[in-house]
Amino acid sequence: MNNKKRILPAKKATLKDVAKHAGVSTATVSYVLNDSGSVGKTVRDNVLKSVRTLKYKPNRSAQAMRTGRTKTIGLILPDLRNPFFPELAQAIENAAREAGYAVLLIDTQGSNETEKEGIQMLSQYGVEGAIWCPASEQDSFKNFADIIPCVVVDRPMKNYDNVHSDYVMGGQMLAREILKASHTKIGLISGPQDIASARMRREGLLTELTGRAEIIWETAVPYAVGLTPETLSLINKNKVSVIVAGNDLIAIGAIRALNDIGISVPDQVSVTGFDDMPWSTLVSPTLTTIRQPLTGLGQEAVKLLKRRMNEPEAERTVIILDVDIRIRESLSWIT
Amino acid sequence: MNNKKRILPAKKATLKDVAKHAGVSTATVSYVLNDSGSVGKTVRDNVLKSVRTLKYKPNRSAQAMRTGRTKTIGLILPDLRNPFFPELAQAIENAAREAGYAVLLIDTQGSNETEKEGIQMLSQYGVEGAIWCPASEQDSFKNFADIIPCVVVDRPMKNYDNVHSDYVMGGQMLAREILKASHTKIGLISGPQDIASARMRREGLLTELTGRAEIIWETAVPYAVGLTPETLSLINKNKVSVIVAGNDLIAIGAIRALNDIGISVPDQVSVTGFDDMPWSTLVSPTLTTIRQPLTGLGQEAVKLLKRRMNEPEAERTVIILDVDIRIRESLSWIT
DNA sequence: CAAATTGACTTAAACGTTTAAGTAAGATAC
DNA sequence: GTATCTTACTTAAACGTTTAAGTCAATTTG
Repeated sequence: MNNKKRILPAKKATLKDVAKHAGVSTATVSYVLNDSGSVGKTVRDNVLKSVRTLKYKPNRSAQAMRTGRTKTIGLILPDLRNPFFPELAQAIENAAREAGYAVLLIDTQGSNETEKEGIQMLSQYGVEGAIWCPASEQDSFKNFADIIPCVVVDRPMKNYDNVHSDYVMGGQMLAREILKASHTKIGLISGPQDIASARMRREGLLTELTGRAEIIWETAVPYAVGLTPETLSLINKNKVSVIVAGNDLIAIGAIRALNDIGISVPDQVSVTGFDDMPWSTLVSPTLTTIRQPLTGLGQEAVKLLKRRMNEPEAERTVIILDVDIRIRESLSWIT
Repeated sequence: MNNKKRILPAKKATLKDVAKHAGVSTATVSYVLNDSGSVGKTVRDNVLKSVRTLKYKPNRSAQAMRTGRTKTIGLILPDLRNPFFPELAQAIENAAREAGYAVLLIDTQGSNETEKEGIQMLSQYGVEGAIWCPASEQDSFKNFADIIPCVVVDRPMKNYDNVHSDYVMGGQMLAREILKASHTKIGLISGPQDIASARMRREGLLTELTGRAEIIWETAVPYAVGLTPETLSLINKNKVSVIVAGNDLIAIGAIRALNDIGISVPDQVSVTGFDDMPWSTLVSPTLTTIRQPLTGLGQEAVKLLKRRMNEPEAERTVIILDVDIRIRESLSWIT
């Protein structure tokens, strides 16, 4: 059927071709293209015309070779399937492209081993910098930033430039909203306490809550829907009017557990989440939760990386962005 | 506080350095590294030792310049936030890396304009091939594949190598399951009928259903939770025992609409989705839906692209992968 | 035993840019 | 009117690889 002969990619025009076509030297063409050197108006126009008619596009590999600059950055993520990352990656790619950089993507699937390989790979491809969300909190690479300018996103990490959300603030905002809704008896299901961001969420909540409401019980679980048996039994005791969950997945788990024992959310017990995952408006009840400025994080990461690439010797910088609260059905007022 | 002086990235060892260190010519080193030419065992070992001690890694830009091969492919997606893409992107990146290729990511945010720019950009960076999920069905680029070897994923598209799911089969599987559950009165909310995959879903459903069950009403809506007024009024008529939705978002919309008028899902009316988005087990009721082999699609796309890059003149190939049905709560049996 | 082949290496050109250095002509200075 | 400075170019080297072609000794061949 479809045997229309494919046209082989015509080999691309080179600087030399343009020079010949315009009757000048390659240097002149280069000067025109880079606005350097000095070229007369007529010659410049001729060159530009030749560039257009030959559809000349500079060969990045050659430029990279000569200048040492690849106009490329790396992006290392643990797992794109985690709904946190797609929006971040999108923002980073867009901001980078805007700034004239292409993005080499590496998804490590959470493996520290792959992370190291990935970093090596990026270095070999000559990326000028990298944005990295480490798979775990300890620096699997001794100091990546010694090899390539690098900013770490989402996780606070020593010795690196950092961009992340204000998790403490998120905890505080939840606390305030909970108090405003007149809740006084609280159950707390934190995320893993060996993760800094989970600790900070908890810390923010507690500092704002102490003296004004009572933590009836507390537990910590992995970021997942399935809760631990202890947690379930705590939920079953049901002495609280609101359950604060470490993130949206945990919140869903809590809602399910409550429903399973015939307790309605939010009529009898409220639940709050954290992260505002894309589906948190799709579940029932919709989740009251904290929204991280994912796009902002990405943009700031790129900005910071550009700075770092320009001044490799600069002081370490940490950028912390404000979060938002999204008030939805799962948190109700006590009347 | 942290004013530990950053160590500037030591400039990398070059082939010449290795050659000098090993006391041979650069050609010999290159031959050793590429297993070409002929080199004696002792010399080879010496060279390898020098490579190790100098931590030499070949400079990809230079290799690219000399050989014309960048060992890089492009990945052009319309929108990473669409939950369909992260898993696909992950699979593609992993498979590509496995095959020795780095992946340049471009997220066009659905803009045809950006898509064109992106393709130009990839061509400039010298990618050896690209995997493309077009933002719209008409080829915004006349024929991308004339510029770069290219395979189109997810959407059937003429003149390109294709990899996508068997949407017809998905429709059929749903139909069979619905019949098995003894439903005979069906409401159909298709996705946009100008999209081939939506048409195919519908087609598969109908071919399998005709004569065995009745389509009481039918409508088509965009892939979103918010349904059109006509659709809502059709739902309100409630003459059906099951509503087949064009994808999971539409299914959620239908469930909400039903709940709003006091109809319980799946007790009174069943609902099916399509796509098995990551949250389809998180909603209540959990969705009966069709799972696309996202990882498989990515892997096949990379495989196919490798083939295409090796034989640019080969016939167009279309690969269609089987889908799975995920039977969950939202579809109930009529007893 | 001379001729031809093989094996192990080196030399040097090439890939497509950028850019320092050179050149020649015209303008400006004194 | 010569000397100096600009302007507008060109020449050629360099970036780090790969690879065709060359060299030379050791081995095989008839």
